[in-house]
Amino acid sequence: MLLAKLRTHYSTQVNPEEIGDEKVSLAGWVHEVRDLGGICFVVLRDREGKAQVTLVKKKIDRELFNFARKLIRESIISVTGTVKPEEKAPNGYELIPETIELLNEAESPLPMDTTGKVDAELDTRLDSRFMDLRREKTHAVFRIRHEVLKAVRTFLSDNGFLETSTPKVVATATEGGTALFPITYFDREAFLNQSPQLFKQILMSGGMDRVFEIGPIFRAEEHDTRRHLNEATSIDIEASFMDHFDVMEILEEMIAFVYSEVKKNAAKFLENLEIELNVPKTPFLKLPYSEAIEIVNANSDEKLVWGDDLSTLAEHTIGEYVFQTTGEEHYFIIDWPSEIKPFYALPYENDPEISKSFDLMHRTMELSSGAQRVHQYDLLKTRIENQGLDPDGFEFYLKTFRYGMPPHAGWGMGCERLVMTMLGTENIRDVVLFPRDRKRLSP
RNA sequence: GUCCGAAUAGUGUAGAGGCCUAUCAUGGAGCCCUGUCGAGGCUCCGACCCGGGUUCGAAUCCCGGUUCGGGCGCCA
Repeated sequence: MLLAKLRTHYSTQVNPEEIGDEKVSLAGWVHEVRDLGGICFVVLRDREGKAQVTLVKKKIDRELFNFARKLIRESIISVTGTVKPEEKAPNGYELIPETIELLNEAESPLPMDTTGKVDAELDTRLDSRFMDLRREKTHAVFRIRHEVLKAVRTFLSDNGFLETSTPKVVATATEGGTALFPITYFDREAFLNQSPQLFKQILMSGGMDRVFEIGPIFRAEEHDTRRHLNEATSIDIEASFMDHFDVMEILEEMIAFVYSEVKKNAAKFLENLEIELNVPKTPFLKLPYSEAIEIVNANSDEKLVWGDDLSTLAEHTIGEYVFQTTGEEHYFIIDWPSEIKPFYALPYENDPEISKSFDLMHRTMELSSGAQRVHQYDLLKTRIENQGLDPDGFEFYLKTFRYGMPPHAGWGMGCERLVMTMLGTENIRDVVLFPRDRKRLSP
């Protein structure tokens, strides 16, 4: 790894036996200063961990000793010195400093505690997210998120998917259902995209065959829950010559792969969060919509009729039922009524009341939805009209269905929800660096 | 949007009309201390969201506002 002059090693890279008498430089934050009188410990924290800098009054320059014991917490320092094995110190060594350079002093008092001694509320933490990120538990969440995205990229790339980027500034709504953020695009009205749906389908006509995208989506819904964001990260795929069962298999195998990769590569961070991760077993249960509403009617006070969408309570009822009967947290609900799915979901030819669509559910919430898509121009145009949308606004999309559009299928999944359900996080904002919700626009 | 709840030092909290000159922890300032690792000991510092009202008396009760949290809705 490339490191610079101010820092020759991360705190976790120092092995006293290998280093010998060689000088090392560590750089980071003053995590704590423990002044015992004749001996003083400065705990330096960097991204990877902590290191103990030990100063014995009698053995060290008096000026350096007094300087060290007066360091203000969370200031930035670079320490150069020699390494001594010490079982009691973090990572099995302590650093005997020759120089301590104060690169930037922190103000005091701090806006919140970084050591884990005193809790802070989520709102306080988000107001000072930079400082919250210095806490071990918060850092762990984003290291795991990194592993999740890395595993997604690896899995999809290895299965022939090409990573793409599509516009976030668009002229038309994707599905009509959700509210959009309007913006000014020079002298025209435009919107922030709610989903890459139309563009990834266009890429199927373009012969890209299998694509994925990991990118932001924007929804202007004024929702106020622990599981919604107005700016979220969507993991989307689209694949030609596949049906909904094919892409469900990709999805379930990907989830299992992501879990096992996180378990393998982020063990330390799972431990920080006190999480024992269970890799879900594949294939996942595929529960037809019609059976799902029967489960709701039999196991709760809610009475649903065929054609109703599932309420939050209904999702919980089904999630608990599936978990109690199978022991698994992930399952699909398949064969949804065509009417409550978007225009691009393909109805069954022999039973057009239901569509080749699915939702991937976690015990606690919906994670993903997908379908085999309508690839026939006439049917697609009719379905757009039937949903009260104007086909003229979709011409850039519809056009691609007239000149050789293969049958295709795909899904989109909320990245935050994947991380959230994996970690059992109570609030989705916990797994976003700088969440955008109904109330928060800064930082 | 709607219903419920909350707001006390930098942070997290105790508090049920007079016990509040407001508790505890953490933190900050200072002193003591040579093996700490959530170090320990002593001293000090620092707060009742805003505006009205009830009352002899309000952190506490009432009304309005603001902000935050949660359920539902909308949505993924």
